[in-house]
Amino acid sequence: MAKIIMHIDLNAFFASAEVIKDPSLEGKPLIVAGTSRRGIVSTSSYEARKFGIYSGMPTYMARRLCKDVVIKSCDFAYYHTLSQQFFAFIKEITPLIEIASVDECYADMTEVMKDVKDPYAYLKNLQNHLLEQTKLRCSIGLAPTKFLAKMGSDYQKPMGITIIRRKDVKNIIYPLPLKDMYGIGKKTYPKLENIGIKTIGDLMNSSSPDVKKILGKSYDTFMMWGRGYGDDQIITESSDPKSIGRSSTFLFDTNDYEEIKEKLYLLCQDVVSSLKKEDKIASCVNITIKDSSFRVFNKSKTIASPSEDFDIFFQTALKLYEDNFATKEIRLIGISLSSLMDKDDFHLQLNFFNIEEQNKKCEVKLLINKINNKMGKKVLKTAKEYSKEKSHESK
DNA sequence: TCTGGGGTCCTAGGACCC
DNA sequence: TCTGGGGTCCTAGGACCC
Repeated sequence: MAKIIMHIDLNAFFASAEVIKDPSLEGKPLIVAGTSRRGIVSTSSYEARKFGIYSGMPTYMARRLCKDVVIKSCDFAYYHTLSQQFFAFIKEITPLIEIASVDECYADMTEVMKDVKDPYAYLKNLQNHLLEQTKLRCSIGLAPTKFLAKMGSDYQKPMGITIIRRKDVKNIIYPLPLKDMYGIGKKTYPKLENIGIKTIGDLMNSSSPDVKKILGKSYDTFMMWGRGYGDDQIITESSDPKSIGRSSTFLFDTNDYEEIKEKLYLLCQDVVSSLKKEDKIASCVNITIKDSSFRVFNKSKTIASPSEDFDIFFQTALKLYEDNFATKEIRLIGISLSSLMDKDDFHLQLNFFNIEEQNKKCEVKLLINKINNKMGKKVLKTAKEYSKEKSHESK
């Protein structure tokens, strides 16, 4: 039986959060953005969007589009607190929620919606309650899969509610421009557009082998999504991080060794502090370099054994930089640690390994004794036979 | 005044082992 | 002589999302 999946997305979250903090900002064109010469817009309020200001736009350009725009810098700790309130609110409806990012989550509403006569009214009520309790606006999608629910919450903003049943897919989803499809990004959609695929419906109805070539293995997933099937599993527990990294853009491109080394040092300190907070150790060090023409390079090195040692990470990263990019004019440098494992697990394994080692040493001694004993009887056993015998004894 | 920073997942080639 | 094939790890790069 089809599940009922809800996706909720907070509208212009960072900007709304700033309005909650300072209500005098209500109704003003407002952006949360970096203020340095290379800053970009993180979120724009709906008033700012009327001036053509969108996420990802350089801050100076936003200023140019609207000279009165209010600029707030990012206060992530505060947004995190608000975000927790939002998730707590949803958890009161159902514990089956999957946090997708700071401002969105999925929930399995199959049980909750079972006896609901008017789903739209139910969701409208939910939306209004969230607004009353947290002052946060949201958009909601309700559908049989996560993909469709996500597309639904994107369909109408702000304060939209979109219910998509399988039979509605062709009416609601197919006419949408291809670039609105979740999973199709700015690299893939021009390629598809080039061969005449302009809407999601075009993609679904195309039998061109070029489409398969462009999408690769994801092709099957996209086709399933477009037919109204696919992932409907809500993962309630948050998964362990797979990598921990920091990166930073220089105010001006540089090839100054000391300046780059200093930056790398600070980033590495930050990364190690996060690593320790997570009680992890890492065995792979990766550096990212972005050059003046925006090309991105990654270099990585697996270290001899998992570690949490700042010096090892820093020296490894510095050597990666020196060996590959010395004298190159760069825009950004980043360091990240991957192949992470729990510190406790590692020590457990290490102890186990030591015990194994000690056992082996003991066994060798025993073996020698036994051989010596049996020499008199002129019986020499191979170590292999001995261990076989030993495993029989232990059974 | 062109374009941040945190991630995840996938692909593909080469090395190395059995 | 001439040279298999599967599995796993490492490394590099690309695409996407928020």
